[in-house]
Amino acid sequence: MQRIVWLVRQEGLSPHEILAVTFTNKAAKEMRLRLETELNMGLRSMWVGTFHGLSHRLLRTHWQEAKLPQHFQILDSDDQLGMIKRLMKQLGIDTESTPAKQVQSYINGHKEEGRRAAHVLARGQFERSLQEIYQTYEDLCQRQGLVDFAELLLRSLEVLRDTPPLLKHYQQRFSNILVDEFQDTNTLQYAWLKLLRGTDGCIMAVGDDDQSIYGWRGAKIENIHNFTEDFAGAQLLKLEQNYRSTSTILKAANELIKNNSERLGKALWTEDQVGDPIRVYAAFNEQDEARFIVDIIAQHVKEGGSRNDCVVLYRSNAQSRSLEEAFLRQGMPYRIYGGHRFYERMEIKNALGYLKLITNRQDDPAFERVINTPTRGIGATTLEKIRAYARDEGLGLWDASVEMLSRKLLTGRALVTVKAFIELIERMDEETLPLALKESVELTLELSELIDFHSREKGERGLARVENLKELISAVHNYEPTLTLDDIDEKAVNLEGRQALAVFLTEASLDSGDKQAEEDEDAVQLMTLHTAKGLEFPLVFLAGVEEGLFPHSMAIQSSPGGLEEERRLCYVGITRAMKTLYITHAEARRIFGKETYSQPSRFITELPAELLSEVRLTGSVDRPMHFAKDRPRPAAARVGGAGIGNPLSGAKESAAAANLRIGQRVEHKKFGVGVILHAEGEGDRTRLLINFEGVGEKTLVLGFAPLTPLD
DNA sequence: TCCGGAGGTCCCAAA
DNA sequence: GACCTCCGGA
Repeated sequence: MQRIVWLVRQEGLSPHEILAVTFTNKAAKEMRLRLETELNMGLRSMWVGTFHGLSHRLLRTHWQEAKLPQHFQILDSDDQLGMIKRLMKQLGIDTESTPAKQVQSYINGHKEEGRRAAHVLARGQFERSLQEIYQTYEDLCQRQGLVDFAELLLRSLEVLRDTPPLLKHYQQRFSNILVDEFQDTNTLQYAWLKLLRGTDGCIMAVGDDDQSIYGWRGAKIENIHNFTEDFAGAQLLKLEQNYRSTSTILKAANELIKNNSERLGKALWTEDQVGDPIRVYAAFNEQDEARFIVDIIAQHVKEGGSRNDCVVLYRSNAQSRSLEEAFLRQGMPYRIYGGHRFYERMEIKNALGYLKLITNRQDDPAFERVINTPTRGIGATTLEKIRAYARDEGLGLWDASVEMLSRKLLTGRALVTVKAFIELIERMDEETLPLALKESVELTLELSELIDFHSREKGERGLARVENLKELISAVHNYEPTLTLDDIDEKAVNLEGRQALAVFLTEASLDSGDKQAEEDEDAVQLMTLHTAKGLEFPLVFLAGVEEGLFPHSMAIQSSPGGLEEERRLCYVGITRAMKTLYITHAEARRIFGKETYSQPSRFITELPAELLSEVRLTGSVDRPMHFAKDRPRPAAARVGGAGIGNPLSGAKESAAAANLRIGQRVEHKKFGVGVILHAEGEGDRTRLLINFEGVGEKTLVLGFAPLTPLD
């Protein structure tokens, strides 16, 4: 960032000569904005973006050299999976023994290593069948003008490699290349950088091996180690001073990451103050956790802080629900990132499906999606007939339908309905052709009758879908393509008519859709740890820091380096905090609809105890209920006046607690028979320490534990 | 062909 | 708990 400003100001470089690449849209957007402010100039045509975004730009400009149709579209992971499923069915491969998901990651894995189906060395029957699917998938995508995420990178690498004049042009143009989050580059991205940089370009990469958290999508830490060798003249700088966080936070992060064996090795330091200890809160369950967090933030705001200062980080998107509910209930504004992206929502994809089919009739996934949405009487049987014909004749679904109609291969109702569908799309195409982008989208939406269709859906859901469709319209109104006329490339991209539509659709697929909330509202941010990389906040909450969830059991099982990557993820989370860090974990949590109990994460144990301060609830001393025999406890630390004690529901409380006392024998559905040793808290939220026979001591929450008194 | 209920599966992270 | 898929009835 500073480097770019310096290059332009001091070295007199034109922004056109600089290529800056990052990993997330958010980071790219931010960089562009900050540069525009700092340099006080418009940088629309500067190449700042994600690897995927820049690759797309390259392919859109040089579609002919890349052997793509002009209006090629992007296949997102859902569409890709659907495509693989359909193709496997056609090949007669059963998806029970070979899950489509596995095939998907097989294909993406190879692409990320730069291998086409033809390059894969398949050993044995099983791998050969995978390779066959990969090959068929490649052919299908090519024929339909579809490009998946990995393909964007692979294809743009190939087009540069195989078109020397093009390569030379870009190598000369981009005399300076800057890469952020370099530790997350995969083989393909690394090769891409190497190719573009050529022999004498300048390249600067910023990265931190301790923050490598994308191993699962092919990122190679080795790229850092190879960097100085592969890029002659490059040097490695270690940045250890951190100007952001308190020394407590840095110390905790350092101690945590020391548990990893594979590191380049470094220790962060700061001149900042010691700051607050890290607060750890043991919640009863996820609702309690969420409410605790909201309460603390409310307190922070009451003391004059802003909500923008606060972020809640979690390991998996599923955790956002209970948090969201708590924020909603308290009426506290929040903004949530990631998860189900706007453009991945069903109703939006339906609408985009029509638009895709308008620009490209060969797009089978789009065809499949919209042919009977809204329902127009074209059922599974008819569709299967079309698929079979398409397969036999080697055609796309659209062409197959048209041919079947003219050859009178469809009869009765199918004939009428399919004909009507074909005519509908043709009509949309004709009528939108002379229109501007937003009018095209509006008209298509109207002709599709999607709004009507979704509003007939019952319940809240239909309403929400209609809202989203309306939001799509306003999104188009506010839309500005990142891809614009590029005065330096000989081939200027002409953003008119269909091309504008094609660009809108691809950029929608690449967009993370993180602009859902009003931008200027003071709101708490909610996001996954992965999304948070590169950001910083005064007040940070790490939620759900439990064994099994974080580190995630899947991550530990799936790969040998899994645990270390999880630890790096935790390191990333901790270092997001500038001043105050809260770590919360819940004793019980609903996962897949069933109550699950878990221990605090090992990552908490790995932090030096002297940096932590446990947050406990008060109240048990003041109002002992049926637990009067309780031995005196040391006074619990009180969190800065946060209003944790919500009123309890009286009725349920007395019913549940009435028959229980210390020393009481109880029976639990899962743990069997045990004796109550200790109790703490009030009402339903009373925490019971129970020693179960053969199981050991467990802390359970009265309101949630299915306990039956035995005597 | 469409709809609803039953039953199984699943999300660990992102472009 | 939400979603998909399969199945039987209208």
